[in-house]
Amino acid sequence: MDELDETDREILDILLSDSRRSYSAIADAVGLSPPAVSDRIERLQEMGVIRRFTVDIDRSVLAQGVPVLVTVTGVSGAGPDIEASLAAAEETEHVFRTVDDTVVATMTVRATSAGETVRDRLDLDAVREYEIRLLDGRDWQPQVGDATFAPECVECGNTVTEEGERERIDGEVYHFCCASCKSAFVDQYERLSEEA
Amino acid sequence: MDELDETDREILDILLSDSRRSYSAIADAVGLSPPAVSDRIERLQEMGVIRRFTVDIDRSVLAQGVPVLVTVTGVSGAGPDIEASLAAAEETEHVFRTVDDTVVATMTVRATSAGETVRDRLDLDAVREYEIRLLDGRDWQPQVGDATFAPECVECGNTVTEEGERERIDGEVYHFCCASCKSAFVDQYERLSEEA
DNA sequence: CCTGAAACGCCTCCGTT
DNA sequence: AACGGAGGCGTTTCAGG
Repeated sequence: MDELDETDREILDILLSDSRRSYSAIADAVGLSPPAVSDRIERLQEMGVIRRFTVDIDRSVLAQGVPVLVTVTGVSGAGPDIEASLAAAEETEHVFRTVDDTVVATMTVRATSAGETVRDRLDLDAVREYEIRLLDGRDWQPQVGDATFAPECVECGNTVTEEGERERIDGEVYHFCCASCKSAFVDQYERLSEEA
Repeated sequence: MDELDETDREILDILLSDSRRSYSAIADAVGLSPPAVSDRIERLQEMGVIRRFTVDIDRSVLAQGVPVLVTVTGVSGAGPDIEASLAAAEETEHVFRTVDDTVVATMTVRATSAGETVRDRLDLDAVREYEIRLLDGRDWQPQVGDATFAPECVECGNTVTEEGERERIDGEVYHFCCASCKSAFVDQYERLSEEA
């Protein structure tokens, strides 16, 4: 099992503030050679820590429909399904799900049809209540801090140890505690993909 | 006043999915030369559309305290202050504020002291109620769609027109509808900076 | 606002420690 | 794991349309 050391965290902090910084500039900052930085960044991607290099867009200067904050309180156990259906909507940008089946999402909807759009995306039998509010401000300050690498098995939920395995499926890295959890997950995933 | 054309949106979409893509690769994709792409990206940064190049980190594979979703309902008009104080906390990653003075934030707090940490950051006189819930899932799918460039004056709230001005302060781009709004805002900003 | 060519810098591969 | 060098690609600058 890999670990995150202090140098990895420094590299992540630099990439968070400027992901286009050259490897040689990063290398100078952390005291390594450019190939070493390249290797580490590649490893961080393989580990699934870095999901992708992207860009922080200021949506407050863009006009594109109405930005809303949607809060959905699901019936017990319905959280993951609600999260999945909101995440699948093209109007959605962020989705957060809590352990008590509350899901908060930000969406950009056509001006007059906010409620309709949200209802269309949800299975209302699983929803206790929902609220839609106009969004008026947002901030984002990503940071790594002193985080350590500690993935959970997506099949059984256990923390992944030295013997763990991982697999990249459709561009996402999934972690497993053992080979049987991995094959169970992959089989299930393939079955669901074929149905769709 | 600048505008966003279809090519700008294509470039933004490419950068959202991979901000390390080379200018020449982007140039091939959108049918321009590398210098033209470089110029456009520089312009998007000056316009404040691109805030920074960053990296999408999968926090679910990192262990770093407890991730929580904090929902604060403020008294009338207190939303912006609550937003600012939560955004200033180092534990905070995302903050969303609605027009009716509700603020939702995601934070990573030390295990035992979630409530304490949040209370320390807030002016409780301005808070009607707040809730702290354990975060268990998140998604992010940034996209540009058909957005147009339409900044609002940070001083008076009007939409900025051809005659608008902009200024970069502390790395952030601010838009103004006219020179007097700009100088009013800059004066106010400098006064507040000196006090702190 | 864009293109094209040229100089420069950076990235990657690979052999080595 | 990381370094160092060589080859090749990417970026930037500048003149020109």
